[in-house]
Amino acid sequence: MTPELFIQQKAAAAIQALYGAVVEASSLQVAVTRKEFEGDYTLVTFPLLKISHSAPEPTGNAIGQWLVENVPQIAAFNSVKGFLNLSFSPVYWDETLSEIASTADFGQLPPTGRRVMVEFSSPNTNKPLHLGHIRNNLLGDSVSRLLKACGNEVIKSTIVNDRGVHICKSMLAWQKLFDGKTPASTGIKGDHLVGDCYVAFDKLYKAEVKELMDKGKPEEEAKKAAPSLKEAHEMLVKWEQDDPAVRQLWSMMNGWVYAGFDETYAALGITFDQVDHESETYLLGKELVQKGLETGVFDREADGSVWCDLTADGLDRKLVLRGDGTSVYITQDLGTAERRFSTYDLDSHVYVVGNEQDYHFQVLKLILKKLGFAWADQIFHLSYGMVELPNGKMKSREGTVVDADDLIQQMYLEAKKTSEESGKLADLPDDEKERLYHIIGLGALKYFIIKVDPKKTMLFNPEESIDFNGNTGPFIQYTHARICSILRKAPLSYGPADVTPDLVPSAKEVRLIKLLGLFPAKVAEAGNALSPAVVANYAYDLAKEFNQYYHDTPVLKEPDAAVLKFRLVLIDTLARTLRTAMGLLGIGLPERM
RNA sequence: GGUUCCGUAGCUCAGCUGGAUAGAGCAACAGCCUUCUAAGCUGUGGGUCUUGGGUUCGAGUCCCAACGGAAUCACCA
Repeated sequence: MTPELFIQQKAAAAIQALYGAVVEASSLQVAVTRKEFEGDYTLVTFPLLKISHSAPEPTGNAIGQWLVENVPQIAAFNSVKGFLNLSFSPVYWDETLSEIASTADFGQLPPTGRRVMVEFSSPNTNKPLHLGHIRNNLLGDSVSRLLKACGNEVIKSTIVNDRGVHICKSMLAWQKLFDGKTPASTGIKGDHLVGDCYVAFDKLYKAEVKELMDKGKPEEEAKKAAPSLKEAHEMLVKWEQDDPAVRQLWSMMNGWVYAGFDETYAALGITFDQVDHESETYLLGKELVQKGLETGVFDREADGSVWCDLTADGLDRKLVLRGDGTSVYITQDLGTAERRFSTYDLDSHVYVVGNEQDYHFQVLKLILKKLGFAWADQIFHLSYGMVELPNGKMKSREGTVVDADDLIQQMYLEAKKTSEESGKLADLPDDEKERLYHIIGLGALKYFIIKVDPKKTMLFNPEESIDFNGNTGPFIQYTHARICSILRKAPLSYGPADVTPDLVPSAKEVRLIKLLGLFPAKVAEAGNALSPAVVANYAYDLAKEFNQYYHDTPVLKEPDAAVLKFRLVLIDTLARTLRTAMGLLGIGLPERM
């Protein structure tokens, strides 16, 4: 039981005993006592004045008095204005630490019996991944871990956008301009080579548009009439007709991209349970359109196009099927959602997609609801903000993107440099050093992105490398390494049973135990809010608090064996909780650095 | 124009369902390594929480409006 809950229940009992009033325990407000005041937790008594018919301080005094007399775990109180500050007895903290230390999966919440799918990443196959994708991947990955920690069964899925005119553009440029070059022949990573093709196409296309405009065509017309664009569209038609040559080229180039993506995913430590390809799902949803027509949810226009009228819901009319009978983006999303819920028997589905698609998901949910699917309410769009550069948004075509592979490499080099300067890893074998550089570099990158509330747009300045000091991943990793270093030197063995109720923890130790106890609630909060940032900030608080403790408490210098064991159990539990918390973010904690 | 999101220190960000004197980091300055890892710790300076109303014992937090910024409203995905 959390201390907040404990106080709520005891205070409710006090109020009943003192005033004869029955209050809902959960309605009582309990918070951690502010540093400036004496006490551990604070009961807010303002709302109780109507019951006590008394001023704030006497009310607090009466309840405090009752609690101290009737609850052995509560040792003292003081009442300041409408705040009743309560101090726990040392026994309480010893019991709490002992309980946490002996809970092997501390932070894992009880099973909910719910099955949740998390879709994230969902890349296009015409260009390499960039910083925006990294945010998506890290959020999706850590939210999956979080939901699992919250007791759900989680299926991680992604849908690869492997077809469409954008890929045809890369294919066309490769045919025309790349002279049979392959990743093998050039040594260029597959996704980057295909991305180069895409850029080359755009260059060619722009030149054609300019030429047409120079010949007097208006811009709008020129953009449509450019021969390379027409060719790309023709190629898409051939693709849909299963033209063997086009299909073969398509398979080959997608293969290059997948090989490249696999490397990037591996570097980031990201995996999926279910991978869909749009080339296999893009026809889904047409039956739903038929169903919607029959039930009157959709209507067909004279040209054959099918629409859903959402004006009554404050939105616009939405096209769900083109006049020529082909599907649009949302058609396939309707279909895949339906297929996933029925084949996996999902209880809910989280989509990790940028906030530029807020409207799309609003419409998607609404249409599914109108089609009569009860699970439409169990669709959640984790809408995250864009990553911006100091001069604005990243633009692939303008070359202002921060490439994922480059960034990962840069972070690795930074970690290597810092480690070598410190010299602390000098005695380790090279492969172990390399492993640590990767963990640290990636830790810095991941933490930098994940500590920010997902829904906020965040800023990345490529001029300043990501910090390794302060509120950063390496700070937390370093704290962990410090604890491990102490534990390695522990002169005696220890375990949860060594925390006996007669020990009196110091104020700093109480603060640490208090923070530790917060972890499960933080996991729940982060899971509910789909915000790994909550866990990131918690881990930072924990690490910061430990470093202060470390500074003025030489753990190993303690002569009393019982106290020493207590401290070892405490910091061991701390290290373990840091590992679990950072593990939820996909960040590893090294034992040395 | 409609809808949605955002606005907290010079910069990057916290601030849980409303609670006491709004917190960290970076940057600046001043200290601390014969003592468990200085990627650390301590201190100083830095704020009209965009603005104006409202709700109440109490508002950075909730409601309304204004201002500023972003996204979106395609027979693209």
